[in-house]
Amino acid sequence: MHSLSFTDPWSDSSVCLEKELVTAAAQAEEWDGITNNNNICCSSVNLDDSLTSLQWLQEFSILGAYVPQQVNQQTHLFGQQLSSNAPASSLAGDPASVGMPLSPGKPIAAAYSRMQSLPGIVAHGHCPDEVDYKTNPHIKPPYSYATLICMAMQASKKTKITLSFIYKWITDNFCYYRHANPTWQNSIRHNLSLNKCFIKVPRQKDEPGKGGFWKIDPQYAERLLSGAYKKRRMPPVQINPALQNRLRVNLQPQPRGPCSPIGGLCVNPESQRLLREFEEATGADQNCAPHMAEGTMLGSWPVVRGRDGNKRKQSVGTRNEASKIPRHSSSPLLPVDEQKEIGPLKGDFDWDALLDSALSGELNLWSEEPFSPIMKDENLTVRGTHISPGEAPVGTADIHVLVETQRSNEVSDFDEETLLASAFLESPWPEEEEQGHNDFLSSSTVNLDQLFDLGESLGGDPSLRLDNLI
DNA sequence: CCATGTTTACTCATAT
DNA sequence: ATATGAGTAAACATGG
Repeated sequence: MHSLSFTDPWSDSSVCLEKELVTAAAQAEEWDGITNNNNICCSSVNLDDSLTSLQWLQEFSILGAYVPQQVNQQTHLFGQQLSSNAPASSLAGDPASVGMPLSPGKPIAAAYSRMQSLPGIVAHGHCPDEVDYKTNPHIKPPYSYATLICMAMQASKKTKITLSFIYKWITDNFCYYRHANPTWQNSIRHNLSLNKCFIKVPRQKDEPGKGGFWKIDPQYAERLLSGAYKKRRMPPVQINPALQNRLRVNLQPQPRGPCSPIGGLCVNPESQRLLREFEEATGADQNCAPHMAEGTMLGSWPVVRGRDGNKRKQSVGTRNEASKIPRHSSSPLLPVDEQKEIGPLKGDFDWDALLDSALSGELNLWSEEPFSPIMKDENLTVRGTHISPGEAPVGTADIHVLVETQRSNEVSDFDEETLLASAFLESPWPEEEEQGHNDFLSSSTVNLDQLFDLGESLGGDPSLRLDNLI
């Protein structure tokens, strides 16, 4: 069986969770209480940009997600079981409770090390690193909420999911949110309501449960690939304030008790552990070649800008709400019956199957159906990646990558999300498939072989080689 | 009561 | 400088 390693954010917390998500998806089918609902509201006509941000999808990056680690080592892609180290339970490896250093061989995400400064902890240098967002509670995943929502939708393999599923998926797959102030859920709801690309699908009368379902407006999904959306800014890396404080507190000189010096400080073992944990998370303890920081897309992230540092108000989260944060796989976010049905999100992304499909040519970026004129008739250039669907044989994806000869800002901004969008869209949504590919998301699949070619094209750039990160 | 959903207001970062 | 996007906070309504 094959496996693949990626530098993409998806890779750690999500990509490596493929199986988990697939499982969850299958379970979500029943869990959502969805039978074969008519997807109402699926033909939003208004394509007004305002309040519609699918830039995240455009910026999804398969560059990070799919580019093979090395051209000459493509076969290695299939020889490494990167997800083998992934915790069986997303919470099992929760370093917020138990120190959990990153495993060198496990799937990891590109750490967009725009780290907030932690005086006394991380003096300087936020080298691009690798962060396992699934287990790293310190660093906020560099995804917009819209992205997270879509990830959840993708993971569910369904076109519509419930809010509680979104909550659960995020908390299960992004450790940060398990410990973060739960107000992020408010932001999720806010995003769902405000963002036009998300469509609310009311429950059927005979459908039990609370709240409706949410889906992506396929028109926006199309549009995002047309490059119509502007680049969104990426949030600065945010460290879980609670854990950050924990670090600070623990790094106070210990008047007595066992201690050992770290950087002139006398800290207790717990502090040392936390420090190591933090450094592992941030890469502060790793040698980071300057070229990595400058030349790679990982290093293109803006440097620390402690946005949280000048917060205007005291977070509501200082209240007892933090205690509501689910810390068990049995999520309180879900009604008991729903939890029972969905079960824990376990395992990893089934890249094996995905790659098998790719190798067998099952996966196509573009449907054979003339669903998307954009994809059929236009050359798509997504921030340096030029895709010419017209050149693609029918039923196959033919992705032509204009090899980057210079790393302009645009290129450096060519973050993972851009191409991951394709990856995201790649996975068919069974429900829609059965319905005749009437949904863009379901009709968009990608031939991974071609993606490997893409990686080959980029093979000349060491910074883009995943093997550097393995 | 609580989860869900809507809306408004605001700040900040980035693009133009 | 301005527009836009993203995130945050909060108030409020609704329904199970």
